[in-house]
Amino acid sequence: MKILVVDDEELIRNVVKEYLIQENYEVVEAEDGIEAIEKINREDFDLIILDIMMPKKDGFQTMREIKKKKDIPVLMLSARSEEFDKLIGFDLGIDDYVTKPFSPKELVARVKAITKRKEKNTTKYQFGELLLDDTQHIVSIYGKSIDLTPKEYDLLKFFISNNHIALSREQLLTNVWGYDFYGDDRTVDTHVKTLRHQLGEYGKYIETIRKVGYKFDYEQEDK
Amino acid sequence: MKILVVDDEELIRNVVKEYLIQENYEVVEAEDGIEAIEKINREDFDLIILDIMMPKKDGFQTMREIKKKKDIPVLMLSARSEEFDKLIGFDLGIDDYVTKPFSPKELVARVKAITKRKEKNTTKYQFGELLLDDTQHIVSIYGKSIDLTPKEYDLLKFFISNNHIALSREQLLTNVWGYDFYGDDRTVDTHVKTLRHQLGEYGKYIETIRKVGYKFDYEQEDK
DNA sequence: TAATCTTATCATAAAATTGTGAAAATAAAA
DNA sequence: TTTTATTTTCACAATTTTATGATAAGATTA
Repeated sequence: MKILVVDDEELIRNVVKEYLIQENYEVVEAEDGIEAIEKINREDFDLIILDIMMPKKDGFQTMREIKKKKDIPVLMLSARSEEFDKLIGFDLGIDDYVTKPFSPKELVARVKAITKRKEKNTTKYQFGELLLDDTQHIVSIYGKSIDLTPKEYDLLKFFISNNHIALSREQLLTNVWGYDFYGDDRTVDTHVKTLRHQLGEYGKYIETIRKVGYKFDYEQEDK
Repeated sequence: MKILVVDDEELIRNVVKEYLIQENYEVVEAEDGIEAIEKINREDFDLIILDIMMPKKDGFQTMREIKKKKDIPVLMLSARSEEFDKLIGFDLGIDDYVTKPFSPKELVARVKAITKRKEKNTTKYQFGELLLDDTQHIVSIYGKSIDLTPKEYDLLKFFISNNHIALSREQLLTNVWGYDFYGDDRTVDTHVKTLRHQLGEYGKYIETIRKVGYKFDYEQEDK
């Protein structure tokens, strides 16, 4: 997990960095918005800690530019809590904020909370012995990888990421095929058929819901 | 969006409730961990705001029990920031926390941040132990799911969403079968029969109203 | 209580929906 | 371009669901 700390005060950067490193985060610093954006263009971060008051470019502007390019969580820092009144309704995707002076421990806890959320959003899904790793673009059952066609893969992924939710053929078509698909509804059926076949014993988890469509339904025992 | 506020101080509950209602959240209160768990077992919430210091069961214990059963986001409240030292490394899924005294605006902003991620259209109806989850397209009684035919499902859904309202056969036909249905009135009777049968002890809540039609009538104890 | 009206039930025919295999169309790779 | 792989469509089979009408049961009223 890599974090970018953007603040013009070196002292603050150092303290924050110190604590984050202790928690095994990788930390990169930037002393103003411009430098931050440069670094973001060059490498990917899992979280950005951003001071509001900065020379050259303030935190809001910086964030706006960042969010245009990449969807990275942002934790805002501010010296005065009144500044946060501005934040309310400011809907550009601040994930959290902390007022100075803050206890380093508090900051770390916040950081953990955010990055943990992101970890959950990993690109891996597991249902029993069925595994879909979207990063590797691989599906396996009992560790044995399954060859899916692109459409089958996309369909499975959509089913999986909507576990328990009944999906109409139309929903499936617009989300898996694209809104501009103008073919037959029944196309879905055929792909469901082949997908079920490919999934073997896991095929049964794609349930038919008459008059509605299909639903992937797998009960996670634990987590 | 429904939020459960758990705190032993009535004053705090009221303030929080006030602000959340202004933001169009539905708020349910509980004054200790035991009551909270009871309510969570009965109904689903999108977020739980949980005080740490409480009689009977403290926030930590409560949360542990909640997380065993349902995956609901938790926002923790605490009077002393030192208490949060405990939180560090406490890895049971706290999504955020706020220290008392907190500004209501701050709290609302946090709540928004959490619920925003979760916003989905979950359409659930609950009458005692009878549950209809339209997203999952599932009907269950005492947690045991009931297999309904499409027509039975639609009919039940219509009845349920018109609780307490007497419906003529014609109304039922036009709304469940479609305005262009031109068959026999008696069709409704047959489906009511099978539906009642499927609902077991809950069948009786579909009442016959002579000369008029039928009415689903279930009195909610709570709220 | 008897007559009359309304609703419940049942078996079965009719209709609708989904599953399937194969062929046709399309896209991707060699 | 040719070959191969993938996607879509189609027709029919299999299955499930729905409609219906006759009759029984129940309720209402004179």
